[in-house]
Amino acid sequence: VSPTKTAARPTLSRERVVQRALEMADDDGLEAVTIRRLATELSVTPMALYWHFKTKDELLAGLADRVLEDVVVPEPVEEWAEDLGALLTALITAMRPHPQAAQLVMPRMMVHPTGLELTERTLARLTGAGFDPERAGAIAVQALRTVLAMVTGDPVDDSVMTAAERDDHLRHKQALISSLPADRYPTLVAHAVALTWCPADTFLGTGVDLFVAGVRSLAPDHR
Amino acid sequence: VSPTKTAARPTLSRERVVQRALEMADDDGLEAVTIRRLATELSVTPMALYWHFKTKDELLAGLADRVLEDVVVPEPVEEWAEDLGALLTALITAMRPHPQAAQLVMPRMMVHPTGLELTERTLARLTGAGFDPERAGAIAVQALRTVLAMVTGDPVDDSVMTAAERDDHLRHKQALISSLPADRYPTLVAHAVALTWCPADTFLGTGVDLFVAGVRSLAPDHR
DNA sequence: ACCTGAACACCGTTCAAGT
DNA sequence: ACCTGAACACCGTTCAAGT
Repeated sequence: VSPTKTAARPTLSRERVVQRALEMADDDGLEAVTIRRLATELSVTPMALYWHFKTKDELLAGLADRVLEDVVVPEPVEEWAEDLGALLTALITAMRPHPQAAQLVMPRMMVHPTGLELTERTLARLTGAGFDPERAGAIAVQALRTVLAMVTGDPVDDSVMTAAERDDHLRHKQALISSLPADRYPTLVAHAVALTWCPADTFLGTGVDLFVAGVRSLAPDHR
Repeated sequence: VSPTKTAARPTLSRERVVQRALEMADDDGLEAVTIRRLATELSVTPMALYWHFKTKDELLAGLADRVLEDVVVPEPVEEWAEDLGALLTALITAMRPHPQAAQLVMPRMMVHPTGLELTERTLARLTGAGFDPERAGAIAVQALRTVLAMVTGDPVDDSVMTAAERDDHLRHKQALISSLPADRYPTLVAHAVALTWCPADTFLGTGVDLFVAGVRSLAPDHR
């Protein structure tokens, strides 16, 4: 008899586990992703997961790959710096819904095909703009870090929190900054709101703009 | 009788604990910093630490503050963008010996006096250059993230390792990249060495240059 | 092939107690 | 004030066993 008809097919799969883990990371932070919690939520023994993943790190790598799979590699643009911006934005777009899992992407960039493709094109455009290999490499690495830095967590505090706590938290922060001695930190106090509540789109845009502008003005072929 | 003469003075102190924890973080990574390990290395019960720190997070905050205390705030430079570069470099210099602990600095920037001073000056110079408060805030946050990104860990892999393992690891990575299909990733394969072994000074310099150049060219007063 | 069960060596933290 | 001791509710992982 075919196993698909009679026997219960395996309830678990790498995909199902990774999916659930990603949701947990999004909701409760990366440190809430636990083999044991994951197991009970999937109605299974902790050890069941070890059939599908050799270790917890492998599972986390699965999360990173899952994020990279969501990347839509953009059509090439003629102007090289603009193209760089598009590549960064593509990565940001995929990572943004999963800021927690995004932290895991770095070590997977040189393993996952999408990561490789993005890196390849970044390097190609940088060398095309006249950067020597060493400098191009350094800038490419910096680009990745910049993206991660932009996507990862809250600007002022990294502690994980539910959306519910968030407002209170921000207000608390603003109050804290506002209560600083204004004679010592005049600009800081005046900018309290801008520093804590900073609209995500403005923020992300600034990061990309900054990077692209910087690269452009450092380019050897820059007239 | 005075306690300083007869009785054994407390063997522990916040400073001693933080110092040992920092060494542990530098040597074996942040996740090796454990209340229990720390306790045994200090020849004391785990609970002894809870007299000096309310929780482990407070201890980790202590690590971050310890790093910020090493910052030498630079003398102001006339040209604003140059001054920004000096501020970034000062922070990088203090963080560089402790890449693991550096990750903890972000949430302490708006608490520790040195963090506040650096932020204040950054904002002041940005607004002085014509950026409006919102944009200045976004750039200041991005500056901090950039510094952290540059200082934190290995460019290609985040896994913690001893200096001994490091060389093998790099060679392995280069081999891995070199073995990729050269028709699909031509630039990548050609840059294998530059991407993995990238001299730290070049790398850090590139990051700062990039940021400063970007900010400068985005400045409203930019002629 | 896919999962369970029991066990091991770890965690952070609370609570009561010692000096 | 400063530290110990025992206990609790967690971890990741190994190893042997079930179906």
